[in-house]
Amino acid sequence: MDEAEVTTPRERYRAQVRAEIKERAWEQIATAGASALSLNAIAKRMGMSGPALYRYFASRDELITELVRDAYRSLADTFRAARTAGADPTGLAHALRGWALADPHRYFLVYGTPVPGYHAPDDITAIASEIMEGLLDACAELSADGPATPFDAHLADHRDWAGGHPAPPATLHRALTFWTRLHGVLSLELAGHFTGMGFDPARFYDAELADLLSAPTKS
Amino acid sequence: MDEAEVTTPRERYRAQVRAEIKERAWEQIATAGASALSLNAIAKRMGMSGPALYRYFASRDELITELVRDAYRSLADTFRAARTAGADPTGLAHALRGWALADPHRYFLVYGTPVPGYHAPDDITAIASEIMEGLLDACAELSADGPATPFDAHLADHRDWAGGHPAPPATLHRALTFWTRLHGVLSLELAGHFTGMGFDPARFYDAELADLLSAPTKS
DNA sequence: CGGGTTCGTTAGAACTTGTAACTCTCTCTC
DNA sequence: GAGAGAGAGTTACAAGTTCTAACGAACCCG
Repeated sequence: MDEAEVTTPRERYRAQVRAEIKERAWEQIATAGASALSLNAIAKRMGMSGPALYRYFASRDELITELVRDAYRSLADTFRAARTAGADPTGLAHALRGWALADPHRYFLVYGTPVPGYHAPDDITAIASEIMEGLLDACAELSADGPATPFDAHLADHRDWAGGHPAPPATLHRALTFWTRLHGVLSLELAGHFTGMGFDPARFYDAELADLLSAPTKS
Repeated sequence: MDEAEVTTPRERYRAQVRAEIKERAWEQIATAGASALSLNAIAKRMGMSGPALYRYFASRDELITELVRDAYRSLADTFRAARTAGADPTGLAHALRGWALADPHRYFLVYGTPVPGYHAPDDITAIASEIMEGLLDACAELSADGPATPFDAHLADHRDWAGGHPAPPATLHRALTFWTRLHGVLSLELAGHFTGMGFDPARFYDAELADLLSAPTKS
């Protein structure tokens, strides 16, 4: 936030239009999902003709990539804010659930069915690492005693993804289970697989969370 | 399989064409995902013009619904076969993973990002119940001792989804965690979120499975 | 062997993404 | 300030998509 702030009026206008396009895109995604996102519909809603948008985004895919990036960024910021506010893993888990419920389509943009040929650009994977780092930090606050499992040993040999984080393998393991178990409950809930089953997904989520915290050791 | 078997040649032809359409559809899904499924492309590949397919499927959505139904059916059959062969929960888990890895897009058709306005027809939810029943049966073979958790108590009051299955709440709980935890690992693996992280997803899956089996009690 | 069902066709409407060419307007420089 | 040029928005169009409508031809059945 320094010298790069010098913006010409044109640049400011351009940034504003880009932002409005993304805003409309989010609206459309929220109601119809990412696959139904239509550049033409966005343009019409903004009072301009279709091809005009191509001045701002090279293609529909580029717009979606931008939205995916924003979604990752949003989750990373949510985690960072929670951590800054002193959140432990429980706080992080609730922050995650709140973030997911606030906009399910945004969650699926990050963790949903992948687009066939799509490969995330490097900066997005960097944000993903930032998210994982927050999770690792939170998990590192918990005790990591208990017997080492075979998978812990495996992780000790494959810990590059932790980006040099000094946590012991058991903590890496816990961070991974944190991720996958909460995602397991959350994604099925958001996809509607629990509707009609009667039980309260929030309680199930909390039960999984409690189990995650109470069992520092696994066989 | 009795009196309804009398089929005219026309009906047999029709069934065959329908089957071939679905076959091509699966090929296309396997390479480009469900969202990229194109009736026109299928028709051309079958040597006929686009609108001809509408004699066999009322719309693209109906074809996809049919594919979703087949996917559910396929998973239910896989479970049933495993159970018939005497599989315990571990066997079921491995059957699930094998089924998922055999065709990731099929897995996502069942458990992936939901289509916005889509609502599964009753017969599909019936197949889903059948799948859950197999899982419950398998879990019922395990001991269900250990202290009851608050969520167990909640489940005792909301067990309609188990379809009258006589399993105790702890078993219902275990079946649910079985589902969500394995799905959590599997879906992230299939979506490619583990690529580049270094560890072996299969070992992680087995570790989650082992934890699921070794901890009949949770806090 | 006629008659009706069913299949496949072409034509076309209403969409989509994306390119090309043109105009207008704003901005920047001289 | 005036001119030149960069950039925004326009229409026109190509090549797709799903899906409807109307027509011809093949087939099965009485």
